[in-house]
Amino acid sequence: MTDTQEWVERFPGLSRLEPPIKQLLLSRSAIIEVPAGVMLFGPGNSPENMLFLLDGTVRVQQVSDTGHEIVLYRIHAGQSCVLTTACLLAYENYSAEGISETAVQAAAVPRAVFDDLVAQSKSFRDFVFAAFSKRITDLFLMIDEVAFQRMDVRLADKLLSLSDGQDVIATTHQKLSVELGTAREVISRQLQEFQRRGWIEQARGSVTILDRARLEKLADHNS
Amino acid sequence: MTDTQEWVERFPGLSRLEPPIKQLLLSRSAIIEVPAGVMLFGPGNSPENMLFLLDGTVRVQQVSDTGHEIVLYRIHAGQSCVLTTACLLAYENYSAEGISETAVQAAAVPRAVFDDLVAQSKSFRDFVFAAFSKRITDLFLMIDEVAFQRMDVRLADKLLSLSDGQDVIATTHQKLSVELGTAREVISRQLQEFQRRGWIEQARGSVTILDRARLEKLADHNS
DNA sequence: CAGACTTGGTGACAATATCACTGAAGTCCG
DNA sequence: CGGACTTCAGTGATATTGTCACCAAGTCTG
Repeated sequence: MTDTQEWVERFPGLSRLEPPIKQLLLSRSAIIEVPAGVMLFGPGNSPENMLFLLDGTVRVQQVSDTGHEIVLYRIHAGQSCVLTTACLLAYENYSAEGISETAVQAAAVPRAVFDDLVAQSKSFRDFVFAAFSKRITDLFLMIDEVAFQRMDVRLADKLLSLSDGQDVIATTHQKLSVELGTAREVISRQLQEFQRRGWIEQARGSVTILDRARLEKLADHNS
Repeated sequence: MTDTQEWVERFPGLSRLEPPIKQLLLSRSAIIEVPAGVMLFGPGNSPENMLFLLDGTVRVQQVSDTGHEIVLYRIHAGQSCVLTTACLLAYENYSAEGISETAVQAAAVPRAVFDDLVAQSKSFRDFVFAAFSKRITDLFLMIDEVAFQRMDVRLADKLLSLSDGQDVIATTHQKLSVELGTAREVISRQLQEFQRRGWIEQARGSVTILDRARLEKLADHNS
């Protein structure tokens, strides 16, 4: 379990805040814990708090009218949900949802406190705008990838980022197809090709990376 | 030519600002005019000012490493470039660029003044965060569209939004392909099909809408 | 006018999406 | 334990979209 004392120090962008601002943030926030698989926000469920993730990851994905799903991004420890929450408050009928992918520990900051912090601290403003900017540039990159990148390159890249150092990835073809916004069959065929080349090994519900270097070469080649 | 006195009143989100804030914004901003076809911001060219568009439109597009281009969004009169500028300042090697599509008239607000305004006025904060939120939700929708929508539906939708009431659209197949992030050949074939059905008429450098209702039906059907 | 450039058309082929199935492997519950 | 059910994955056929190579007509410019 993570030490929640002075959690602010563990946010690269927040540790430089003015001491009184830090104190305000610490005193007016509550630490919450959520198990894996819970919808933290989504259609008809916009929380009144801004979350700062201390531990775990939140997956943000979208369901289209056509029934297709795609993972938009993940929020990791040290990042905040500021923008997603802001979006939810601004636009009711909005289809994205945030789901805890692991057990999650977060600091919840009420909206009013957040607004105060933005007003009072230039450092906090910089943190917030940097978070928005990073998200928007990441979305630009994602649009580019979805529109122009080949599926084998995207899949190789996704496998590597999901592997996170480990060689065994616990996932299904279905889940991978949602990651990339494509059809399960496409994933099945691409994975078969990777397996045929000896880059991976498959089992029900898992993919094992055998030749990381080749996957990296494919993923980096056109990125 | 637009009357620049009290331009703030013409921004729905800014007209409710507190009078002294309005005064600050008016007194510390400069009205600039730019002809069509100028790159306002882009790689290696991040302006020191936040722009509030009074007249004209700015097209924001991206060039991928693979040489593919795609239009991300447009900024119209009454909107600001806040976020794009913020992004540019935060990330140097960033590939999006903003080009004036028509002659443009804008109010330029220096970064420092912008920061002051955010600190001092809750209304201004709301305006800025609403702009960020709108942009992000629009990008979510765009990702969905690029990933899952059929090209004929997207093209019909784009023709309607570009027509803007007029029936004749001055554009080329090449430009349309950049709008949708696809290949020119794909546009050529889709337009041929539309023409075969009697929905449009083509000439070199222009598309004329003949049956707007049918196009709308196609565009709305799966959106 | 000659050459360069822009615009658009076309066929062949590759990559990806969609649809309709199949069977194998796990899960639940009487 | 033994179905009934669900989840997971494989496959072939077909539609859509992307890529490549090339051509032809219109436009521009020196």
